[in-house]
This record gives sequence, structure tokens and C-alpha cells, in this order.
Amino acid sequence: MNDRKERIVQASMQLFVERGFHNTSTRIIAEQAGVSEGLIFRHFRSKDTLLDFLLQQGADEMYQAVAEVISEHEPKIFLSKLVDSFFDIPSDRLDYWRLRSQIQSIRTEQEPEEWERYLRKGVLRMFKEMGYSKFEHEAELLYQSLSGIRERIVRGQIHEPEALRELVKKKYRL
Amino acid sequence: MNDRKERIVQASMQLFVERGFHNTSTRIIAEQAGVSEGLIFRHFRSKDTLLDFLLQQGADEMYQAVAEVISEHEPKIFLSKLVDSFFDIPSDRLDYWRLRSQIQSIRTEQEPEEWERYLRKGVLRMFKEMGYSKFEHEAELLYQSLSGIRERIVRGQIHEPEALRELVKKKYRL
DNA sequence: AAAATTTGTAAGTAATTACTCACTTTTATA
DNA sequence: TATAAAAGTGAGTAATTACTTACAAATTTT
Repeated sequence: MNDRKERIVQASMQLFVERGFHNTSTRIIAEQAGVSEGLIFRHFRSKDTLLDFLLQQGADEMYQAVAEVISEHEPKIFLSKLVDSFFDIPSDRLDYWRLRSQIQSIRTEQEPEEWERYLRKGVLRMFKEMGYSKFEHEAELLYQSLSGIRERIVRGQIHEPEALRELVKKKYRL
Repeated sequence: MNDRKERIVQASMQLFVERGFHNTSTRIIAEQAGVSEGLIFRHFRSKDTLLDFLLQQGADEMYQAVAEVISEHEPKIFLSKLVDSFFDIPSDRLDYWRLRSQIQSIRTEQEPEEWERYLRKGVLRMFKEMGYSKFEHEAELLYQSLSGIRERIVRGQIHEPEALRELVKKKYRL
């Protein structure tokens, strides 16, 4: 990606997360990125388009990460990798989760992305293979708990994530 | 509370939740409430003050609700009530949680409110009383999982909350 | 019922907003 | 190297922003 376009992307991501999307003006983005305000609109048709780009970029990375987990077919190992994937958040993906959380708290309507449906299907299959009676609900509970916990981790609301991770793994004998 | 002030409070709550705080102008709040824009600033010094009022109002209600749970001293019953309190969200408190979630996804620094510290202490005590070895982590895991799940419930991201509630209770033999 | 206080309005304000446009500079292509 | 395309700028724009102010109506207090 173009050098200046990349700077716009990085600056806007940081500012959207820190101050909120609607509280971040294109003027301040340009300032932070060290480019002219007009350039933002050369690269992205609108501020909304820029937001969509950031979200899409993160979703693409998640698709990759999910593929990694999904490739595992042994249920216990799959679930262990799954749990880890919720607790080990690459630092360069932190902002994506923060942005996503922020956007979802307003645009509540939107349906799950492809990587998410993909991952959930995998979890479901593993619980079924492991012979859980209510495997659908078990899968749902684990997935939703982990998702919720991840949101709280990226917000810095959980002080000892490691202890939680170990406990979760222990509960499922992973 | 004054009739017109109450209308401002209701209108702003609805709009902040639907469109986001920073994307809601005082003009549109006044319109929705059917009052003049100036009146908002007679009752609340600023838009931020209005937001704080909404959050404080919800926190006050939560303090009441938590007192109800805390009053129970039998661990199993306490925890059962606790779980229920996360799943049974009074419809008039839904918007509070939505607003809180939205604000927390931006202002990540803020420390937990009194009712929250209060409730967490209670959960901790119960796990200790029940003789869990790692009671601190057990308490943390349950509390954080439930908090995360509640956030997802109010956003409409969980389709069968009842099934999850039952499963959680079953896992802790409640 | 007079005075004082509170509640309400309408029309402002200066600042900020997302975005455009005419133009120059840089890069890629023929 | 000439030409076309892409990247970049800075000064606009009209619309919107949170908030103020001068004044009127309603309510409370004396």
C-alpha cells in the first residue's frame, strides 16, 4: 500500500479507537497522518468508506487466523487452539477489536462475518464429536463466553487473563 | 422529575443508544423530546452532563438490583440469583446497558462503579465459602463471562439466552 | 397579590464538520 | 522523452455543531 495511504489508515485507526469514530474529524486524521485533508478523500470516498476499509482489513486478517484454528481436526486440540486464539491477541490486532466493539455497540443490526460463522460451525462440530449431549448449547456458551471475555480483555477490564485461560482449559479438560 | 426534563432524558437515551452519543445532536434531541433546544442546557449544563446523568441514573438502579442479590447468603442461591440477574434484564434497563457498552468502548480508562465492586466481592465470598480451591479465579471467570454474555444479549447477538442460562446453572450445580 | 424564582422559548453565536475543486507535483506508461 | 495517469495540496464550501442570551410565561414564596 501507498506510503501516505498507509499513514492515513494507521492514524484513523488509532484516533477512531481512542476518541470514537464520530468524535474524530477528518481534519485531525490528516494532521496526525501528516497529509492534507483532501488526500483522505482521494484514497477513500468518504469517512464511512475509510471506516469500512479498516473493518474489512481486520476481518481479512481474522479469516486467516480462523483458518489456522479450523485446520485442526482433533477436538481437544482444536478447542485448546480456539481458547488460545481468544486470549492471545496480537498487539497489531488489538485496535481492530476495539474498533469493532465500538461500532457494534451502535450498529447492532449487522450479521456475523464469514470468519465468525465459519469458526462457530467448527466449535459446534467439535462438541458434537466429543459426544456432548447438548452440544449446540455447549458450543454457543463457550463461544459467547470467550467472545465476551475477549472484548473485556481488549478494554483492559481483565487483570489476570492468564488465570482465566487456564481455568477455562481445565474446565473442558484441554 | 419535571415533565419536560423527563422527556429530554428519555429522548436522549433513545437517541444516544440508536445513533451513538457523538452522532446525536442537541438539536435532534430537542426535536424528539418536543422542547426547545435551549431547555436542554437549562436542565443540564452540557451534552456531557446529560450523558453523565443518564449513566448515573442507571448506576443508581443497578445499586438497588445488586443489593437484592447481595442480601442472599446461601452460596448456591446467591449464585443462582446472580446468574438470573445477568439474564433477566428489565426492558427499561436495556438501554442503560447499551449506552454503557457504547461509552466503555471509548472511555476505556474508567474504573468499576460501586455496585460492581460490591457485587464482585460477593461472588468471591461465595466461591470461597463453597470451598473452591482457586476461588478468586473461579469468581473472576464467572463474573467476566456473565458480563460479556450480558453485553451480547443486549446487542441481540445471542439467540437462545435461556439455553445458555440453564447450561451455566447446570455447570455450577445451581 | 407582589416579588422572586424557576421553566421555557427563539434567535442568535463562533467554531467545526465532511467534503469539493482547481491546481501542482510525482510516477508510470507509450 | 513526451504523455497520461495518479498522488497530493490548500483554500474553499454549505451545513451542522454545542451552547448563549435576551426575554416571556409559569410557578413558588413571601
